[in-house]
Amino acid sequence: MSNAFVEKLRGYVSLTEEDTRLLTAACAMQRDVPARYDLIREGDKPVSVFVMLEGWACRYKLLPEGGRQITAFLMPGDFCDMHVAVLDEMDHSIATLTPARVATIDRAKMEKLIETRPAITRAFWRTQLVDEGVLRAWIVCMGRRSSVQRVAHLLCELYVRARSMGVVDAGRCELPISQIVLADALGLTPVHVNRVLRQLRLCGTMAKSARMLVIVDIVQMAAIAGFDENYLHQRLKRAA
Amino acid sequence: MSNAFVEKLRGYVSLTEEDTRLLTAACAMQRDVPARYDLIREGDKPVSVFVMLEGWACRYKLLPEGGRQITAFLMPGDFCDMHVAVLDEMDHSIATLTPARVATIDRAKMEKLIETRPAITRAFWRTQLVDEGVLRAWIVCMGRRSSVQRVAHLLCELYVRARSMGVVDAGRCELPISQIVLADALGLTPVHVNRVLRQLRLCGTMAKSARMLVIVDIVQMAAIAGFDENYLHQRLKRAA
DNA sequence: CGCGTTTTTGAAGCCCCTCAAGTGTAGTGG
DNA sequence: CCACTACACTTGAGGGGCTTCAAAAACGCG
Repeated sequence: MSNAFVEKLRGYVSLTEEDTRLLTAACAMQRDVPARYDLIREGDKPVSVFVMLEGWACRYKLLPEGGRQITAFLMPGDFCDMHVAVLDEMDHSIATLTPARVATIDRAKMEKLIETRPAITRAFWRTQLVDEGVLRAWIVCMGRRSSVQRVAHLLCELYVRARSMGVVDAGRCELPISQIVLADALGLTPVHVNRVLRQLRLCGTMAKSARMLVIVDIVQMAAIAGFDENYLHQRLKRAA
Repeated sequence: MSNAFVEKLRGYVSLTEEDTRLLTAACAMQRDVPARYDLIREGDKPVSVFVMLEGWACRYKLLPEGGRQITAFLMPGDFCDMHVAVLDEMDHSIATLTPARVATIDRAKMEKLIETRPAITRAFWRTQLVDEGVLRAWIVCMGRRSSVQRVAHLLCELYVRARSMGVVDAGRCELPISQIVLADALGLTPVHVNRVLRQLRLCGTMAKSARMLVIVDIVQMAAIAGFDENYLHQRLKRAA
């Protein structure tokens, strides 16, 4: 009786049955939260780790001027925070984008897993490194790519991540993300994201409705975006 | 007989004498490299970890269109890669910005340290998490801040990091970074960086010469940048 | 001193933003 | 079943921030 989180980690390293059992047990504390719910806010002292089991969430930071910048999307199986062990207070917030089911693992349990189960520790470390690669890819996108490339690149990333979770069907995948949220992630305005999406739709690469993304031509899409899936590393291995 | 790397880790966690000795010994393989030298290139298979002992370096990625995006600056004490343990090939390159002295720790030695010395492992993990915080801050900067704020923010970050290493003297610190490099890091053009620097100089917040940065008014600087040093976490503790 | 690189300054243009209004589309309650 | 409301999406017009192109001045280093 495993879950998206355990499955993802098993994609990174091979876990013994005992490891799997301990991980699943660690996710025993589960709860359902509505959409747009802050799991933790900037300034809070982190006391436990979150794991996304169902639904989507994002890391974000609010700016004094009022804007919002999203720095990561969290899908089922993703860790919310290793920060527990390190930070006195959160330097960003995490909020759900859809109704979600999350597990919380308290600090003590986390420490114990890390101290006693080397394979699990290694898996945690890997997720960390892959996430870092994604952050770097975002920086490259925001620094050096046009708005069309940026939108296409983000959609490619989300599509590939969804695919590696096996929730893609013939180029179609659920993507419950509004244009406003896309804009907050891309450093663009919702108005401009709208225009870019139309452009991509008109040239026949993809279509995006309220909660669905349809990739018509993934090759063209990747070409436009300058997308090189290599940076997602292990995530992809599972799709093959 | 310790070094910048060991000193930095000791700022994160308390290490026993044995830990310190092992870390210092791990850095025994040292070499000097000139400026603009690629320590490792995108596509290479990483075989060892680099540690900056003296000089500056940066992570960067070249784009098909010819541009370059820098994703991180590496100063003495910084790790170049934990990727050894995880990645089949590098998804970015690392190059020196100045003549530098680097230590290389091979994979086996690294694994052994991690397996046998929990305090060292913990310190590695922390550096990782702090670096991730810096990446997130960069994304926020590039997504939602004006060019003036971005330049000011980066200079604040570099200044504070330099300060925590103790190489700042009365608001002056060595910053051997050309405007071209700044532009590559900020996602701006060198021309515009130049104009922004003039603006900051004229309003009396800072002055930047070829290899020196003088912060005249750090408070005003931080105010312009929207700089909140909290995201650098442990790094700052050492400055106090 | 001489050469390459960096810095500086100017002029023109484009990409994306801002402001504004109108059009769906869900969900709610009468 | 149809207002009514609250959002999200869409489209237009105009402006500003940063880029592009170009060239001169200043710097650093053999």
